[in-house]
Amino acid sequence: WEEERYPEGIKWKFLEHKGPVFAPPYEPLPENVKFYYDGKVMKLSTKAEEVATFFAKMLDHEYTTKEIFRKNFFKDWRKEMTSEEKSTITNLSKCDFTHMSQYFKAQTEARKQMSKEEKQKIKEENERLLKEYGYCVMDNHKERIANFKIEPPGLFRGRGNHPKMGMLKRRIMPEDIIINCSKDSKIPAPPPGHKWKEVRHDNKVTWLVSWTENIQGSIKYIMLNPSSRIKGEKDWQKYETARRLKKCVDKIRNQYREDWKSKEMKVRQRAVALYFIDKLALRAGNEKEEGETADTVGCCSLRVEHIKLHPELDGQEYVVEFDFLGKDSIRYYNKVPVEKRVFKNLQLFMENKQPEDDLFDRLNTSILNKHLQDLMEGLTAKVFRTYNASITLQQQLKELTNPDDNIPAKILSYNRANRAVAILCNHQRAPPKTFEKSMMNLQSKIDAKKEQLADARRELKSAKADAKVRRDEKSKKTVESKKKAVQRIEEQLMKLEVQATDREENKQIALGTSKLNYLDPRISVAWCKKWGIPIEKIYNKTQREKFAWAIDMAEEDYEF
DNA sequence: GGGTCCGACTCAGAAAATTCTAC
DNA sequence: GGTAGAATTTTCTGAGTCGGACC
Repeated sequence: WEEERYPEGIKWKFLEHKGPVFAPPYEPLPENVKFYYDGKVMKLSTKAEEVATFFAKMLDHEYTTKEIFRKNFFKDWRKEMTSEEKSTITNLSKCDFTHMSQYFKAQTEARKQMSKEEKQKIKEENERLLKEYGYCVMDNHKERIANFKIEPPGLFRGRGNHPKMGMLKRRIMPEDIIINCSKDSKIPAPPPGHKWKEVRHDNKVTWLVSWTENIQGSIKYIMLNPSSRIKGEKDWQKYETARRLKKCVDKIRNQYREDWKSKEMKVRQRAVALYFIDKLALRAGNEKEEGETADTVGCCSLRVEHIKLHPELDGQEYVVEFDFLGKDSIRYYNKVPVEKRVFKNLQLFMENKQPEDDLFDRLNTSILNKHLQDLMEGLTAKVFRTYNASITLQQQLKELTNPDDNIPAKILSYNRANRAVAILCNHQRAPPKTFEKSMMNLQSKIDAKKEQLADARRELKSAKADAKVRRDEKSKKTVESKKKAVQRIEEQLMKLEVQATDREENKQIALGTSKLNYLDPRISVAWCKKWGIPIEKIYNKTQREKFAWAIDMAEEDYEF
C-alpha cells in the first residue's frame, strides 16, 4: 500500500460494502418456561419478557447483585412493561428468574452436545455470513471488516463502578443506521420494509456504518480489520512518530527538567505531568463528565487524594506513592522515588487543597498536547507510551537474550521483555479462574518429572558401577544410553520449570495489549530473524496478518 | 487564548469460541 | 481414537485519546 498517496484528509476514492448484519430478532420463550413474581407464575408480554431474559442470562454474574445495576435495570425494564405489568411488578427482589436462567443454561449445554453435523451446519452459515457481509472493497482492495455485526440488545455492562450499569441497551434498527460508501458504488439495501437513517459519501472518514448508542449517546462505528491497508498504514505511522520522538527525547527531557524551576505555575505543572507521562507511561487523562462514567483518572486529571508524598520510605528519598483507578478501572499502584525538585513541586501543588481537588489545577490535556506539538510535530501524550514501550522491549531483548539458549529459553526471554513493557503500561488482568488449579497441575507434573529424573540418575549410577566391574562394550553402551536419558529428562524438566516460571510471573499481567498496540512489530520481527526463531512462536495468525507490513519490511538489523 | 462539545479513531480486558493435549 | 478440560485465539464492546468546530 505504498502505491499512492492521497491529498490531506482523503481516506479513499472508492468504497463499496453490503451494510451491517442485524442482531437476530427476539424469540419468545417456550410456554413451559416460567417467570414468577412474588411466588406466583406470571406470563410476561413479549417486550417485557425479552428484557427479563437479558437479566436472567446474567443471573450468575456478580453484576446482578450490585445495587446500581439492579436499580438501573429495573427502571428500564419497567419502561418496557404493559401498564398492567407495571402495576404488578414493583419490586425486583420479588422477581424470580431462576427458571428462565436454568432454561438458558440447558440451551447452552444442548448446544455443546450437538452432533458434528449440526455444528458443521452452524459453522457453514457463519462462513456464508462472513463471506457476504464481512468484506468490502476499498479502492482496489478487498478488505476484511472488523465488526460487521450490529451489537445485539442487552444490559449495559460498564467497567468498574459505572453509574449506568444495568441500563437497557436498545435494539438497533435500520432506521438508526448511517451508511457511508462512495457514490459510484452499489449502495447496500436496507432489510425489506425498512429504510436507512441516512446514506452519505464522506471519504474523509474510514467508517462504513455508524449509529448512535443510547446509553452514553456516543457514536459507534463499523470499520475495517487491523490487517487492512488503512489501519496498517496508520499503525506504521504511529511507530514512525514514536521513532521521531526517540531522536529528540533527550532535548525534551532537559526542557521539562528546566521547566520544574519555572516561575509560572502552569509551566511547572506541565513539566511535572510530562515527567510522569514519560517516566511512568501514564495516560494523558482527559477530564470526564462527573456521574456519567466510572470515576477514573489519567495524568492530567490526577487528584490530590491519588498520591502520597514520603520524604523517606524504605531507605529511599522523595518517594511518591500513586494509588488511583485508570482506564477500565484498573488500579494503578506504584511507589516511585522521584527527583527532589519534582517532590518539592508536588508539595507546592498540594498546598491548601482538599483531597478531591485536581493535583494539576492549571493543566489539562489540551494545554499539554499543544505544548508537545510545539516541541515536535505530531507529538502528543500517548506517543510517550508508544515510545517507552517499544524502546523498553528493544533494550530488554538485548539484555535478556542469551545466544546460547535454546528456542524455548529464548522465547521465555522474549516473554519477559514483553512482560517488562506490560508492567510499565500497567496492563493487568483478573487472574484466570483456573489459575491455582492449572499451577498445581503443572507442579505435580514437575514433581513427577523430578522423580523420573531421580530414577534415571539411579539407573545411570548402577549402570556405571556395573560397567566398571564388567568392562565390556555392552555395559558401556548402557551407560551411554542412560546418560542420554538423564539428559533428556533434565531438559524436559527445565522446560516445565520455565513454563511454570513464565506462568507464575504472568498471573496478573496481560501481554496482549502491549504486543498489539504498543510494541513496534519490527523489533520483534528483527529479533526473530536474528535468533532464528520462527515468527509463529511470537505472533499467531491474526497477529501476523495485522503486522504483515512489518514482517515484510524489517530485517534482522532493524533498530527502533 | 481557552472552554465545551462532538466525532473519529485507538486501545482495553472479559467472555466466548476454537484448538490443543493428555489421558 | 475419542473426550474432557486446559490453553489459546477470536470476538465483543466499553473506555480512552485527540483534534476541530463553535463560542
